[in-house]
Amino acid sequence: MEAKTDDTPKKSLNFIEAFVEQDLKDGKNDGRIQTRFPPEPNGYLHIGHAKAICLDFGIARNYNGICNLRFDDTNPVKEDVEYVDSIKEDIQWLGYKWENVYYASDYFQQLWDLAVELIKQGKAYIDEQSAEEIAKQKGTPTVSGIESPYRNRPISENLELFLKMNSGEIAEGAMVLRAKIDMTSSNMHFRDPLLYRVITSHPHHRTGYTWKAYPMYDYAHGQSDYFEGVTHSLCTLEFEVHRPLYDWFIDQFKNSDYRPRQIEFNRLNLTYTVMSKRKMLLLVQEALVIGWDDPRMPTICGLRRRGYSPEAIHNFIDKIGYTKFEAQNDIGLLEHAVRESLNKTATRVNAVLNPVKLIVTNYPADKVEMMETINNPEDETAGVRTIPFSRELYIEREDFMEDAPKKFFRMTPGQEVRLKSAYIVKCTGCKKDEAGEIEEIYCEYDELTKSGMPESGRKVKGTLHWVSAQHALKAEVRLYDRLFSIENPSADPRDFRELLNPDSLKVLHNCFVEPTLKGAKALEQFQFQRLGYFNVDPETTAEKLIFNRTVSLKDSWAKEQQR
RNA sequence: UGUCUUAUGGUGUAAUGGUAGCACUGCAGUUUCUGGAUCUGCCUGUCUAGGUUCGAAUCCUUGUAAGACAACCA
Repeated sequence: MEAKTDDTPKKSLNFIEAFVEQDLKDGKNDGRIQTRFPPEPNGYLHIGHAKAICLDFGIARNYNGICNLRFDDTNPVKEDVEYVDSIKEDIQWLGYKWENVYYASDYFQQLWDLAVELIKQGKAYIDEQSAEEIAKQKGTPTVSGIESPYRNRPISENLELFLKMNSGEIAEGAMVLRAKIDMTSSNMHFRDPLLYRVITSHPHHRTGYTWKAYPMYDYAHGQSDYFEGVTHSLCTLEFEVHRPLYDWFIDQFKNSDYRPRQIEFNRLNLTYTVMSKRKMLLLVQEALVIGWDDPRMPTICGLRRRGYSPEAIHNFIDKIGYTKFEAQNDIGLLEHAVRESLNKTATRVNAVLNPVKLIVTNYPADKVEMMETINNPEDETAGVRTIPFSRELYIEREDFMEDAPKKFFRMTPGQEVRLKSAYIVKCTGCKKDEAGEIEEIYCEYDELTKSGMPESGRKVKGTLHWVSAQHALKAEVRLYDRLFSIENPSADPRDFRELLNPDSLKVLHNCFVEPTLKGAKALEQFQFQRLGYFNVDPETTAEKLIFNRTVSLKDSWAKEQQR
């Protein structure tokens, strides 16, 4: 009988980890595990990439392997160094270190040599038809294609033309190199796929104008894996149909027992947002958002600016898992993950977003008391600080009601509430302007109920946050909501730009925060007591404090009100 | 009228032929100097029809539904 030495239940493996363990058990590739994260440097990384990053780097870490960063830079028309730098920054921010940085462009010569080999074996040919003609001959998924008239060109001619494709003698678009496989295959990718095309109009971000013939994805990606020694090439579901071709190329060139294995998993879809680079680019280009790092964007830099922690993103990705089912993940789960993370780490501070003056009428006008308050009740090591209390305060307008329903536990005439970390006060009335708008609220404090004193234990239903009017700092606060107003914008027949949530950003200019926030640093995270998690926007200056709302606190009163 | 893939509560995900569990959401309560957090309980599920088996979410067949594939993109 097998003795179980470990009584902690084994965490169930996802199907990819199960494959990896089986491959290890079977002794494949000498027990080596190597993955890669292969972004194209043509845009910023988003949370969907984070899912892939966590898998690629996570598998390598868990199984004693390595993970490289490889830029799949085979299309100079779209790619730029700007993106290379941001991609590196985002991966590091997520907490991962790559073993090496590689570029598909590092392999242009090797790829070229192998293509020449393929031509010599009669397995590739130069086609000089137009893109339209080639597309027409490809057939459709249900109708097989027909062969190109150039398909049986002599090898020597193919070789000669291939050289010309790269020398500048052949105009962009005039010729391509195609593999000679099977125009009748039920898999479209086998119908003589394109291997190389000519691009002369754009310099490559690393090789300039050195190359004019550029390899295409199916050929370059798989062979790059092979050159590097990748054992598990993890990608999203849409590449499933490409796998037979991936394997076909490996079969053409492999010369040992080693072979990389492509495994596909489900991409990340989030409700109320879009995850397509193309759509994100349009939002940026048409100034529908401020930029790639707009806090409403699902980009890594957007989430970072919004106040998300790397931990929150990891927690979220752990929760959604990896399967082969095309799922729609509730953005509420992401929001839960960030609350869970920030709850443990964010310092609690007082900020009043929609201020109204509260005057403690029996408190001396010239008196100021420094009140001690806890930085984070979830973290004993976070310590305490002091905040000033005085006769004139600001509280939230929503925390006062003249005629309040029974379940309203806040400021209303005749009712006692606690001012957090200060005194219990009783509301005595308010002053309104001609329009009926509340101008000032009045209350009286009970000296014996100062926080920490025995009388402060008295039961009151509500606790309010506040700031001292003369000490508070003015701040701008940006409130964000979901970028789109409908759950699945991608499934909607309308143009996605018509589906944007018009209220996704609300800027409040007249907010007050407690004085300890003076000098707060960019991206620093706080909990504005009773309101939500906020961080310091990088646009903050010495003169102007700007905060972003990461996510609100759960609000059961708001729910109650909706009934 | 093709190929490949998928289907477990509202959402996501486990159970690897042996008691359908977890998280989020929702609801009810507990507790609280945050209507937060905590803690407790509850609601809700194996796409259909057959078959194999002592036993099927799991294996097989069929049907249904959904997704991917027809870029000189990756």
